[in-house]
Formats: sequence, structure tokens, C-alpha cells
Amino acid sequence: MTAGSRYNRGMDKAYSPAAIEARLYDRWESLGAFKPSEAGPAYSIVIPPPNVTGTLHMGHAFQDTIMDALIRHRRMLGFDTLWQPGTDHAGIATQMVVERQLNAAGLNRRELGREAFVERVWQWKEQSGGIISNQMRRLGASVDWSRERFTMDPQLSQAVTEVFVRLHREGLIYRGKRLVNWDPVLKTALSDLEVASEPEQGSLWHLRYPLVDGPGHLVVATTRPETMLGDTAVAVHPDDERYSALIGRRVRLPLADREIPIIADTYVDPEFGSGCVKITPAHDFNDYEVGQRHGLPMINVMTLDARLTDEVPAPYRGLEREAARVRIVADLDALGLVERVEPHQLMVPRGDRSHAVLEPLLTDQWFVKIAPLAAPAVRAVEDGRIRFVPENWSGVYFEWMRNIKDWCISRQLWWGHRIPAWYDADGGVYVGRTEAEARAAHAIGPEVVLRQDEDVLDTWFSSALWPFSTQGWPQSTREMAVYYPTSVLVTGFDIIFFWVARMIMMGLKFTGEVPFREVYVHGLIRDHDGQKMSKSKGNVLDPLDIVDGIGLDALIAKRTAGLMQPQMRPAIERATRKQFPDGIAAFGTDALRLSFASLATQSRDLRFDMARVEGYRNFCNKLWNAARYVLQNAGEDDGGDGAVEYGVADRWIRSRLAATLERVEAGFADYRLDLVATALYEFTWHHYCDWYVELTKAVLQSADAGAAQKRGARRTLVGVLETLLRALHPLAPFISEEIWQRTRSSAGASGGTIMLARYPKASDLDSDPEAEREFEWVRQFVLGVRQIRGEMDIAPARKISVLLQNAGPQDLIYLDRNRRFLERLAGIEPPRVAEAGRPAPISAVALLGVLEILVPMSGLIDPAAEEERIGKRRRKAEADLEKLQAKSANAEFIRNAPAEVVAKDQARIQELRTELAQLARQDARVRALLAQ
RNA sequence: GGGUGCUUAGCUCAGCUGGAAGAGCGUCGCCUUUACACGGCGAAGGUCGGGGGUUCGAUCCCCUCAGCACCCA
Repeated sequence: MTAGSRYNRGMDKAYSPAAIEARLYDRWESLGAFKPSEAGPAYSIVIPPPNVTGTLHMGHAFQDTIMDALIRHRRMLGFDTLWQPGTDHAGIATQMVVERQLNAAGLNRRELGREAFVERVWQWKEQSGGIISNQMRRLGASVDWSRERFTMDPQLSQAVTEVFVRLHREGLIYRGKRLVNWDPVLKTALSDLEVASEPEQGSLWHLRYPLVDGPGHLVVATTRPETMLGDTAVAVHPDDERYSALIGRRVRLPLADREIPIIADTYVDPEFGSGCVKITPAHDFNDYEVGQRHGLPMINVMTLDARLTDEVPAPYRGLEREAARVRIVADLDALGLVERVEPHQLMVPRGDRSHAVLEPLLTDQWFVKIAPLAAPAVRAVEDGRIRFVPENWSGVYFEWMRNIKDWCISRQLWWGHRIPAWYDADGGVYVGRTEAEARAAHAIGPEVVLRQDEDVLDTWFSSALWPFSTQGWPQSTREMAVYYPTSVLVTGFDIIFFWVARMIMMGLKFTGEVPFREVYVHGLIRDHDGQKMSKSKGNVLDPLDIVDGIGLDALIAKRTAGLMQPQMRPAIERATRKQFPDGIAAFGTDALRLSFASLATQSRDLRFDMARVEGYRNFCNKLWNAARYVLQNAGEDDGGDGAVEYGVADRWIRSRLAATLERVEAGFADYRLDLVATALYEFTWHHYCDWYVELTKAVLQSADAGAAQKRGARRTLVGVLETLLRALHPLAPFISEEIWQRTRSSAGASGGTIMLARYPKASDLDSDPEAEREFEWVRQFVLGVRQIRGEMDIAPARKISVLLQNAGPQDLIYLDRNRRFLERLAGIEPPRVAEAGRPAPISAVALLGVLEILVPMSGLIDPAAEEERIGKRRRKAEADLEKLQAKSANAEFIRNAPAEVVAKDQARIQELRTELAQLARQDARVRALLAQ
């Protein structure tokens, strides 16, 4: 089967995306069209790797659309484009999923053992990893699949080890017992970024701590009484006069029966609670700081699963933290030591994956010393080596980088990159790329038993290396030389800290160069009501369900399956039924992509509106049918010999196309795909379809139009369409390719796929102000008559007779050249030019400068309606004139405003005066008629 | 508490360095015109959140108030 035979068949009456999309994608892939050309300047993007075991949500699809549009655009411009695909291993998320599967099967990971468990995860990865690539294919993503990478691939793992070892050697990675965010459910440490704090309702307990050397007590206010057994001080503000006499004295810690000091520290807020706080350095980040400053001991009272340790008095040992709280408060109360309890809202830190309440806990962890890495990363943005788009996001970046703390990179998980550190029996630590290297470096003989660190690294540690680890680093590869630094990172603002910052730090450190030259920060896709899309809210959409469509029941089933909070089910079902009573129609990939492009404004909250997709689906159908018309009327060109004459319409549409391409170029340059989409939409629908296609009918279907004119129209029809398709291709790859295949021979285009055709430039076409001016006259003429027709409810089929009054020489020239268009588009009889001085019949009138287009009433037009119409226009013109006259009466305006602005106003005033005079005359005539 | 955004037509949003308010969807009329009813033609609809300032001139710049959203603590 040749391409020719397929495309020679006629086009269906309606565009049906499902019929073409998969076929075209396969063809592109088999042509190798996604691979870098290895010619021309490089343009590269690494995909922010999605979680391998997940699925793409609307945000991914949006982001992929942007990246694909950028890549296709540059590829067509002749760049050597690489779009690097891949996924990350998402340590915690993936481990949780597999653990849940085990639990469902009555197993748990400890019984299974580490090796078997990791094997299970790999199996799950193989099984689910294809989902994402399938989604990306359906979305038309032109990534180079042959280069797909995974953060746990051997080579990428090698990069991780290399970075760890080098940073450690430089003292930028260290191990230490520090307070970290501990997830007692997952039993792992987390980095600061993985903590989501939400305001929750709690209580503020006011507890009495008796003074040691005398009567009385101090009242401390706390939200976490269960940690009081680990208190090692009580603090007040140094300037707080209520307590200044007490500083340096001691209190007796109830229940624990320990003496602790009263210290002064500016950390204390005198306004909060009693102005006196307990200090528990081992269980609170702020207290930890205070403890460091004052050299306080740290008493760890919490185990890894959030129970009280043996450090506390016997009755409390082993109690779970909630139970401990109840028991401690009760015991204090019994001792009369609870002064009062008040309701209090506090920020509760929870793990972003497990949603468990986190516990600040002292544990041995690995950290990256961040300050030495952050400083060059800040400079790279300051001096413009990296540019944020929109620019203001650099402020967010700076703000975070300035306050950045050391990064806890060890995780107590099994799935991930194992930390390349080994321990001997005495707790000595040896870091190396391999155990052998570690032994060699530290001269440790084979008789010493070494045990590798059980922990793995934070997933983001490997993601931070992604821009260069995917290109073969630490080897110096051709890819590193050509495609690194990458051109742009496309990402959501929510992820600036997770990868943008860390990629910049690691890139600079290990390659000496920035990882990307620009960071395009896009907004977050929200649902129709502005809500964030999330599984738990039940408002998620699978992008493919918009492409292929989905029935209501299936959609509800999808949204309510596997809910963490099953009680949400009825509400989700109700909301879904309300929003999508008929499910979702199949809109096709191009409509979805165009919608995403149109959403890519600079706003940070992007509401996804299905009506928009429908609009772009309609747009695709419009384009499809325009192409159908073109093929029917101009598909078979005459071979090319013979004269060609390009008329006003032909010149005009080319000029419009040039202007459109200018907007497109500007849009791409500024990452404003919304403006690109809008410009192409307007041109396609409102210039090409609404006007140009109709104009060509007047030529092609006219018996008296010459062959040269017809040829000019045909060539323009086909040529403009072909150019438009290339311009649309980055946003709407499928329909543009499908139509292009059908029209390319008529257009004389070469090449096997539009993907590799040249992207059109505004400079390819001539802007033609003269044609624009003349056509504008035609357009205004047509619109004037149409308005009368519309307002007077004259049937479209009914030909209207038209009389022209006050026609100037230019009007007559235009009229003569464009009769065919006027008659066809306005639906009029050949216009007659009124003789000067001869009274015209009573008519409805449209104005075109001084030219009056008269539509004689003669039973066709209701004088009262015309009177109303004229009145409306008069009022509008009067209001405009009044405003402009007031402005011009202001001497300051005349003096200060630029001459061209003043001149423009003056001209407009003249126009309005003429118009008003004409309208007044018309008004008088119609009124006279009505008065009869 | 610190920071950053947002507030333009019924809804969703554009509006470039200040110089006659725009689109899509929806609404209302008319129309099965031979590319398209996933359509055509016409129309209605806005004190550009409130107040103040700068300016000849402010949706746009500055201040302030209100509401909303997000980030950090």
C-alpha cells in the first residue's frame, strides 16, 4: 500500500481523529523521525521524569504538549533536536504500591526479604512502565524512544554512585545524628521538601512546672505534652519582665522528676501562650536550635514507630504517642499541674506520601552540605546563564536558595540506590564506588567483615543528575558534548525546589556548566472549579479519556476506584454526574493539545474547561472541511504552465498569513503557546475559512473569471493551506500531517512527512498593505450590507439590490475590481452607482467612509426597524465624538501628546462628523416616511 | 508573621514599552446557501474589584483598602 493510494481517496465529511492518529504515530516512529538529525544547531530537552509506576495526569499531558510543541517547532526549523524521555524510580511511592500489593496477598516485605522484595518491584516496574509510554505515544510526543532512560539503569546508577563518592570525598556529604523529619508509618527519614504542613485543630495545654528552690511554679504552654518527658529546659524571652527574675533558676520536671534550668532565648514569643515554653531538643526543630545554643542535653523519648522509649519513667514506656499524651495529661491533671487547656489551631507536619504525622527524630542520616553548592547555583541565575520564564520565578528560586538547609538524602527504604558506604564492626565508615574500592582506599584487609549501609538515596538525588546522567555522564560522550547543556527545562512551579534548584547545583558541580539555559515555568492544571486535581478529591481526568472519550459509568468507576477515603465516593459520583452527565466525548489528541496550548498563559492557575476542548475539536473539523473544499476545487492543478494572476484576495490572504506567522514566531520566542494557538485559530477560521475560501468561490465558480485568475486562486488556496498546516504542526501534529499528506502534491511540497518539512517564516511571504487596504474596503462593504440583512431579517437566499451614493474615484476603482466578491459575499445584485443630484429612493443605509450603500426599502425593509438601527449607530457615534472633542479641546493634550496621536484623533473626529451628518440625514428621511 | 500572584462581558481567559476595551464558550434573532449544523450570517453584553495619586491621557505605572489563591515560617 502506498501513501498515494490512501490519500487519493476523498476526505470524509467530518474529521475523525481516531481513524488517523495511531497510524501516523507509528509511521513517524518507523521513519526514525523522532531521532536527532545530527545536523544543525542542537536543541535539547530532557523530560522531567515521571514516576515509572504511575500514569500521566493532566499536568503531565499539558507539560508534554508544551515540550513536544517546542521540539517539533525547532526540529522543523532545522535544529538537531533531542527530546530525552525516561522515568524515575520514585522510591517511596513505588515501594508503597508494591507493599500494598503484598499486604493484599497476606504478605509483608520483611517476610519476603530485601532481595525478593526488590525483585518484586522490578517486576511491577516492567509491568506498569508501559502505561506511560503508551500515553505519551497517544499524545503524539516525539521523544527519541531509543534513548529512553530510567534512574535505576546501570549507567545512571553509576552516575549516582560517582556523585556520592565525589561529594563525600570533598566533605560535601556527611553522616551524622541529626534531627530529621521521621515518618513513623513508613519508618524512613524525609527531606524538608517532602513535608506538607496543614493547619489542624488541636489543643494548647498550660502545664505547671514547680520551681525547685522555693514555692510556686512556672506555666508552660505546649501543643505536644507527650514530649514533656524529654524536656531539658524551660525558656522565656530575655526581655520578658514577668520572668526575668526566674532566669537561671530551676524547675522540677513533673513525672520525670528531673531538674531542668530556666533559660532565656529570643526564640520565645512572649505573646504566645504563657510566654514560657518547654524545650525538648530531641523532638522539635526549634527546640533543637535552642538546645544547640545553650548546650542542653538531648533526651530521645520516642522510638522509630513513635512510642515512648526506655528513657522515660516505667509507666510510660512503650506507649504509642497518642496514648502517651492522654496518660501524661491525666497524670499531670491528677497532680493538679494542668492549669488549663484551650483549643488551638496548629500546623501539623505530615508526610506527603503516607500522610502520617511526622515526628522530628534524632537519627543517623546522610546529608548533603548544601551551602557550597547553592552559592554557584544562585550566581548562575543572577548572571543570566540560566533564565527563568516568566522572569519572576527567579525570585522564588533565590528566596529558597538563600534559606536552604542541608539535604537529608538517606531513606530507610529498600527500593532505590543503595548508599555506597560500608561499616566495620566498630562502626567505622568507608565510602567507595564499590566495596573493593572502599577497602583499598582505607587499606582494609579481607579479614575484616564489612557491611554495606542498608539505606538508599532520596529519589531526587538521582533526579538532580538527570540532565547529564541521561547523556552518558560520567563518561564523556558525544551526547554530553552536543546536547548538554540542554536548551530548556519545562516544569511546574511546584517543582522548582525539587529539581530545578537541585539540577542546577549538581549540574554546575559535576559538569561545570548549567544543566539548561532556560527554565520555562508553567502553571498548574486545575479542574473547572479551580480545584487542584487529585485522586482523593475524585476530580482527576485521564488525558486519554478526553482523546478517546469515556462513558459516565466508566468515568465514575475510574474516579472512585481504590479511594483512600471510601466515604468520599457518593460525593465524587454526584459531582461527576453533574459535570459530565453524558460522559466525555472523544475529542482527539489534536483538540486536547490545542486546548493545552491555549491554556499556556502566564497565569499559575490554569482551569481546564472541557468546552474549550470541544471548541478546538470543532476547529479541527473546520480545518478538515476547509481542506476538503480545497481538494475538491483545487486538488488537481493544471500542471503549472499557463499564466497565473493573483488577485486582491490572493494577495490579501498571503499578507494575513505573513502577519499571523509573525505572531506565531513571537509566541514561540516567549513561550506563549496560547498566543500561538490563538493566532493560528484566528487565521484559520476567521481569515482563511470565513473570507478567503468564500472569495475563491466567487472566482472558481464564475464563468467569466479568467483561467489565470482561477489558477491564481487555486494556487493560493493550496499554498496557503499547506503553509498553515506546517505552522500548525507543532500544536496539532496529527491533523496537520493527515491533511498535508493529501495536499502536498498539489502544493508541490517535498518530503515524506510534515514533521521534517520546513517551518514557515513570516519572511517567506510578503506583507501587502495595499491589498489589505483594498480588501478592508470589500470587507466593510460586505459587513454593511450583511448588517442590514441580519437586522432586517432578510433571508440569506434573497438577493438585495444596492445603490451607491457619494462614490469617490477610489470607491469606483475598488468597486470595479471587486464586484464579483461583493455580489457573492453580500448576496446582492450588481450594485448601481447613483447619478449625482438625482434623488435616491428611500433606503436602509450602510456607511463606508463617505460612500453610502443604499438598500432600497421597497417592501423589504421595515422603516421602524431602520429608524431604530440608525438611532443606535448615531448614539454610539455621538458618544465617541463627544469624548474625542473633549480630549482635543484640552490644550495640554495638543501640546504633550505625540503628533501622530493628535492627528489620528483629528481624522477620527472628521470621520465621525461625516458619519453623523449622513446618519442624521438618513434618520430624517426615515422619520418622514414613518410620519406619513 | 514573611513572600508571590490574581480580581477585565453570564463562564473561562487574552490585552506587547500607558494613546479609540478583545477571544472562546454561553445567550438572542435569521438560515438544511453545493467544505463544514463539530456549520453560516447578524446582534446583545464590560463604571477593566473599591478609593486615591502620577500623567494631556491609566485596564496598563505608584499608593491604599477589600476579596481570593499559593509558597515559606
